[in-house]
Amino acid sequence: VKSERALRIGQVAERTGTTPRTNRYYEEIGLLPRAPGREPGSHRLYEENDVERLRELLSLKDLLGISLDELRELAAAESAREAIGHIERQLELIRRRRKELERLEDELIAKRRRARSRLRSIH
Amino acid sequence: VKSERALRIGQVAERTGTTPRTNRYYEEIGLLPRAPGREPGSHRLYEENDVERLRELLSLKDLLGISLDELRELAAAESAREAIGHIERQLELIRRRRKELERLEDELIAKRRRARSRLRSIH
DNA sequence: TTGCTCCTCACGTCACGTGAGGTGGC
DNA sequence: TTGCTCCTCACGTCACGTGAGGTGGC
Repeated sequence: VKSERALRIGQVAERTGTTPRTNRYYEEIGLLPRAPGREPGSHRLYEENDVERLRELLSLKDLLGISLDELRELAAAESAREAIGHIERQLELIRRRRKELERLEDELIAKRRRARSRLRSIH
Repeated sequence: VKSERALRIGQVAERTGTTPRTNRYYEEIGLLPRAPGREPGSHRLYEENDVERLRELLSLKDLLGISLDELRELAAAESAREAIGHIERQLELIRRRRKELERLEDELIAKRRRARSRLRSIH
């Protein structure tokens, strides 16, 4: 018994900024679940649920820069109820990353200031 | 006439968190310059200058998530005196990225709060 | 029936990793 | 001379991209 709001792979890709191929690849390596009753050759069907889950996975991947293997382990562990500890670890990674970005932003601002004063000193 | 403080490729890798292979690959694709007078088969020599430059490239690559091709264009354009405009664009990318991280951090904090209150409601 | 998206191979690509076999400097 | 790091091929790998050829649903 499928939900009414079934999405096709291209719609999922559009909603998550990926491609159908990426979705299939994630299924191949076991990062996304394969629907149990699906006939070989028939269309994959998804729900809003799956879109949400994929979005979370993608943002962890992109923002933390971890491999799909590490991502799979992390997702598996999370569902295994070690949630809080893992959230703490994720938070720490994110905060470290954010500090790097802030440092980079400061450097760029200083660079821009120098570039501008160089320009002014020319006229 | 080389500078006194010459570094070998392994030392550069250590200082930048890469590997010798990565350095050679960046030279292959033209992201790092190849020393002009170097005999084929002889050791590559670097200076602190090169370490600094590589660090900047790596932090742009990792934090912004751009390809080595885009990175090369960006670096080339920068040296071509369009500096300020490009710095603005980099700043914008960084700020967008930082906002994503902040949103993710907020989500995780909310998630942790929910997980904790679930735990408390159990006893 | 016509487009459109979907399907499954299967080979290509990007950014390196990893030996194989050999040479150079403290 | 002995280790260590370096060198150049060249093939392997990860995370997909890109056709080739064919089938399914509004």
